[in-house]
Amino acid sequence: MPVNSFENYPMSWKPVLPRSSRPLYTALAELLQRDIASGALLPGTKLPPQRELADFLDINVSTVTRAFKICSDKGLLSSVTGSGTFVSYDVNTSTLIIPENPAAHHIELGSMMPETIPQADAITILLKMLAEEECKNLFQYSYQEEPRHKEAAAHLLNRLGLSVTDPRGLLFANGGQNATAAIFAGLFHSGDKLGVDPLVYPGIKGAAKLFGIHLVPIRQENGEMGRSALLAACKNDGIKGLYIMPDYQNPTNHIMTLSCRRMIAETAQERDLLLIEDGINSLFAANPLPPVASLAPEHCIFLLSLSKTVLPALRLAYLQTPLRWAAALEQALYHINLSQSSLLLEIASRLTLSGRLEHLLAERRRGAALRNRLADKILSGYTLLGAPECLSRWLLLPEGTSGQEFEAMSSERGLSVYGSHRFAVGKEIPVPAARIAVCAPETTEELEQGLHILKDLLDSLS
Amino acid sequence: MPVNSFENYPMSWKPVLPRSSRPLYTALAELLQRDIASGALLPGTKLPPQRELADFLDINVSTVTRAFKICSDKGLLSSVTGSGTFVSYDVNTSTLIIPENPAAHHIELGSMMPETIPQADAITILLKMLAEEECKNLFQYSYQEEPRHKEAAAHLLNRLGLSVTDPRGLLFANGGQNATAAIFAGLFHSGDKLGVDPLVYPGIKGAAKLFGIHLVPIRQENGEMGRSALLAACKNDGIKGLYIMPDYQNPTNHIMTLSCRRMIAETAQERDLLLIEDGINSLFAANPLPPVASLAPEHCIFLLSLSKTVLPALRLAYLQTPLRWAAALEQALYHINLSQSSLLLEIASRLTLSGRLEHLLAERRRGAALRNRLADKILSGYTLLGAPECLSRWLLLPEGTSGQEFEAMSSERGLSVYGSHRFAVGKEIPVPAARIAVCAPETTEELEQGLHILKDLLDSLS
DNA sequence: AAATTTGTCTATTTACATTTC
DNA sequence: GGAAATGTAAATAGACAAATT
Repeated sequence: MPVNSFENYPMSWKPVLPRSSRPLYTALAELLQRDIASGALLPGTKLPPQRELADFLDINVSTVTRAFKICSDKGLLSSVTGSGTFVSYDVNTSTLIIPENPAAHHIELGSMMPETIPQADAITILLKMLAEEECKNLFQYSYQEEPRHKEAAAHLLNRLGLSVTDPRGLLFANGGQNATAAIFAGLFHSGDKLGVDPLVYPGIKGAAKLFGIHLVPIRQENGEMGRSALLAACKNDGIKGLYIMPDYQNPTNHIMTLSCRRMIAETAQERDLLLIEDGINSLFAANPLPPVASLAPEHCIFLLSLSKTVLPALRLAYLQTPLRWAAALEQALYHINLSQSSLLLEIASRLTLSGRLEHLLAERRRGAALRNRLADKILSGYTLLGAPECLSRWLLLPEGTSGQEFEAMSSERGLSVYGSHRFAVGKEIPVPAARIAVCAPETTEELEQGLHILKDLLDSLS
Repeated sequence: MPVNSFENYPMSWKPVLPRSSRPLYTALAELLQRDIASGALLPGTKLPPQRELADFLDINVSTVTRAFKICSDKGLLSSVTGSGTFVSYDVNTSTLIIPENPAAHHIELGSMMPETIPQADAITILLKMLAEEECKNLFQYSYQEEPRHKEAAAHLLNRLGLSVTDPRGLLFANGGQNATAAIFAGLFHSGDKLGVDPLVYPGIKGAAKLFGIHLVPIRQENGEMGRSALLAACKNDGIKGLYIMPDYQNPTNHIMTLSCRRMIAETAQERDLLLIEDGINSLFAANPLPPVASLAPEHCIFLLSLSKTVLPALRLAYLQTPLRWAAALEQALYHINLSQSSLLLEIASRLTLSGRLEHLLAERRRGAALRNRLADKILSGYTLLGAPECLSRWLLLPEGTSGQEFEAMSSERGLSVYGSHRFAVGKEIPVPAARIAVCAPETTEELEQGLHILKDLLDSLS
């Protein structure tokens, strides 16, 4: 029996365990899950200490721990030894980032789509391929890895400042998300911890949840990961690695400084971290800083997706991994995908090796610059982070309006944008901000229209 | 201290725990893993009972259980309450089924490739697409699911005897392996059990291992799953579902009888099982039997991959799922793939809706029939299971030669085939047999050459 | 058919590490 | 800076269930 009566001590959660034959820990976990889903427990709520709950329910602490662990693994809770257990901030936020139904006639400024236009080169190449005699294997399996494809991959990676030393470290995935999923499946275990920026691409949050990986936000100094916070995460949370996007971080568009890149590379070597460097935007940079993978090549897997910078339909990402992880990663990719499409691989390789990819990139940069000039002009006076070559901008909101509220208000006005809550990790309340995908609308007219709606909305808030 | 001295009682495994600060259970698990990898513990070996080991090591039984569980999850062990723990039969067999390096000049009769030729229709369609005005979205993201693609999927599923009642139950994956991975990631948890035939497609074994799912072989009656064995697996192993391939099962090519289909459908409904029906070969059947999914539509996810029957490079599989699993499955697919390639989706839909797919199928059937006639003729006198429309045949070997040995002997003679050990699940020694992929060689001449080598080898064995 | 063997699961004990105050 | 609060992980005890003999 519980020793004390708790009626005088307010507890944030007083579950009533059903008298059932079910195991205590599953019953408790389900209660917790239900109460979070129903809204009875709001994001940020501090749960009672495990010992107090155990006492209240007259069960053992470890039984509570076990129930909490189940919910933690699902991303519902985040706990810190010494401070307590909290309901995660982003539990009820979808990580599916898909454009609104076009029938709704929303102006799409949410989803990270590149401009639709620049694809003439791809079509030319495809036509040429189909006219060739040897095209008979274009629709066959792509098992026999033609060295040409690895050459193309190496070429692009070199262009970004990586040195490809061994082709066995080069692998293919069906896009960046697919590459991340394979890394999680093949190199991580459920329950492993991965350090990330406090605001990250929602796809990572979703993939981490799917594979039971805990994201640990690393506190920032000057807008990027801080050394002391990173060391603390290694020591206290036992993070296995880091996910980083040094070039044009999604969603803030921050370009990581060289000193921070060096710091991360050194820390990874000291603490034997597994770095996942997402170079999805790196091809946009005219003069990119050295990737972290070049500073810590034995500790970093570099992802180069062609979806955002080249063509989404290629569904292709190149991976470069240190050899010690190559076998496990190759297996995971094989068991998730079996193979790549020979047709798409071939288009990508020809685009790269023919040099037409550079023209396409230049076109993308031109298009983005035009759109970003529009955004800067129309929203002048507001803080719009990001460079002219970015697919999206990060709009800081006037105090008093959360990202979530702003997203809702925009939606009422026929505009899709994504509030900062969608990118937030852990229990912290995110800064009020929203991501504006300037390249997503089909036409610049539509973009202009959307930006004016945004401006009016912002004006009305301040 | 241990009560007895064990020196007089032979134990199959006498590990020596290192004096380390590491947790006991991890240390023990690693020892076990090393001894299996090194060959000190051979497949099939029965390990000492957990209590005996615990006593010997002077630790608790549960600590041994925990160590064993780690290895079990990796597929190294299989244990049965009451009988003991055994080293799995297939631990050291790769589940990567990839053709030999072509430089080795092997004749490829191992990998399940369809014939290379029939793709003229696809090229015609692709050329037409590229000539159209509206082709501007072909290289863009495919988020806006054009209803046309779901129409095409529904058309093919209907053709196989399924009734598509709700388009929300229709989903897309990057091929059959990718669909399976998404089902495992989204609907299963690590440690869940899945019933399968005693011999299965190695891709399933690999994916199951990747996601920590235990495969439970269901004993057969008359060459297919038996009711009593299935019930036993439900009751004793607590299997969550079944993976089945009723049409031309890989590798045995067995076509499941209608009564067995009914039995599985009924059992799934009684025991609330999650059925995964792989229809990868179903389009080959001229008059297919009703799929299990049509008999138990609320309990069955049907997979229709286009890789083997249509074109491998399309990397496309259609999934039909009961609505209760649709959301979780869609999320898993999203977080693993983000999206499909619009280009490939479009080719597939046009092939289907234009009716050209039927021509292509007919061509595949013709080609397969020709190759299978060759095989039947050259290997007459030997048991070669499978129908004329199959991509591969299942060769029963003379007694005394295991599949593994036969695979090695073939390889010495410049021939790739896959022995039955690659398909075996659990601790049973597989029947001596090998899979002969008659459609894999580029030319029929090469096939003929390969078959003659096989015949000579077989003759020399009997 | 009953007793025994054997694996599995839940809940607990205990030690420990970090944060907070 | 030390004590208290708080979460975590390992090892254990004991009940249970299936298979064997």
